[in-house]
Amino acid sequence: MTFGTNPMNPLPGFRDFYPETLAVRRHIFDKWRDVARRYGFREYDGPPLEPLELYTQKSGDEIVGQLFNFVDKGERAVALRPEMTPTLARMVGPHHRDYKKPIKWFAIPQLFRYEKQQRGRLREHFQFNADIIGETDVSADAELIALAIDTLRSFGLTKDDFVVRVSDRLAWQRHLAATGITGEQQYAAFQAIDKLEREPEDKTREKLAAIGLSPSQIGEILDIARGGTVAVAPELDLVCLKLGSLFEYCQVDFKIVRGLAYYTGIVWEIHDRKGELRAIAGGGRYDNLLKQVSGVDLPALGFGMGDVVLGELLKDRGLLPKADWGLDCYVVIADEGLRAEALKLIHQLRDEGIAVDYAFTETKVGKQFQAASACGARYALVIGPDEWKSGEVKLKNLATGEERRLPAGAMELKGYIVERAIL
RNA sequence: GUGGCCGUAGCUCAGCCUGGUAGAGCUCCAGAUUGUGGAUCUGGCUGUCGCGGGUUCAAAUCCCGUCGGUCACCCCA
Repeated sequence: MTFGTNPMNPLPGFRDFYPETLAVRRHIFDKWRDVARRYGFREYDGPPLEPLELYTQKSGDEIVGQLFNFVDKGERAVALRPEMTPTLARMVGPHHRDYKKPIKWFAIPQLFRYEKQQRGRLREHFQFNADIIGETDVSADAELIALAIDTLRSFGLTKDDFVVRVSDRLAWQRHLAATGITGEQQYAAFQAIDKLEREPEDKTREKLAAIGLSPSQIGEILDIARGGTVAVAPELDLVCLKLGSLFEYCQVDFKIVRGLAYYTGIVWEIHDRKGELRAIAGGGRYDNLLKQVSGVDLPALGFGMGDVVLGELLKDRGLLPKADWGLDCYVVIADEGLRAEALKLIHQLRDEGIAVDYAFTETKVGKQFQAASACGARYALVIGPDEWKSGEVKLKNLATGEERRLPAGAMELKGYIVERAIL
């Protein structure tokens, strides 16, 4: 209640979901869940609020600046979760014996960061997370990439819309280690490589020089990043091989190293082909994280795909479905004297699982039809004296305009409305 | 956190430069149309002109601050 925050607006970076936008969100979630199910992943979830230390112990204190954190009434330092992986690592550790390996789990958490918002980046978003735990073989890396590709394909996106850029930190590590760069310096080198696309080359050279690399070593690194290959990258080669025909969605790109410190092997990002948006998805292998978080030494890998950038891409490509009530039938009460009977039939139809709506008060027939089409009902069911006398009603297909008199029984009408047998 | 641009009806915006206490289109509501819809026509409702302060006889308009939005930087999901 301090500075002019208008309670009539959502907080900065937070979204209200009106029916139209919630429909978009549900469409995205439905696809995510469906593809994950087809790949044999099980859904899990954890608390949106976590101890602050869950994030600081791994990433250092500088991450606090990005966290939505505060002190609760019990004097606990807490943070809204900025990512799901630490929670997953904590959950799996103590209970991993309850599950056969590999563990394949997914979640759709709402994640939070305290940052100034801009396009594709809010203070809150939903992210599809899929992880595989307990598998060292690169087949798992390939499977995860395949899952991400199929997820995007299920929305109607094609290889003209997006590209998976695959890289390997292990290969980079070997290369850097050969030139004497390890530990902290290695991570600094990754940070410099990660920014290659957004910074002038001179600045990258400067950063690498500061780590202690010679001009020729820097030249080597830049060559690799620009499209060359690291001599020793068998894991990456194998992943590409195992992707089979799906490799046409991919390209090897050593500029990708991912910002997070905990990645250890294959890493990848998915970008839109036009390069207009932020990364659509990103992931990789983090074989040491579980041990660090939970003490249990299990290899793991995973990826995240946010709803914001994906939603923008789908909107740009015209791939979002029209918002729909899902209403089957709008009952038009043509004579107010029949309201009681109409109501009875309406409830019988609803008992049969049919989605039915109607006007609460006496309304002109024209208005009722208007309401019927406005809410996207597939059928209008007219209840009027003419038909009712002979125990009938009139069913109209609002798309085609066809009409038919039918017996006024819920079961008979169900046959026409649900199975769309006719009309 | 830093910088550029922006903030007028539910929505998109005009008006601001050259101060004289608000407009259009769409949406919404009603009627034309007392048993048939998505069209058309007519009428109607809605604004503390983001908020606070200053200059002025007078501020949507000029000045300052602030909040919010947006883009870029930083950083990354």
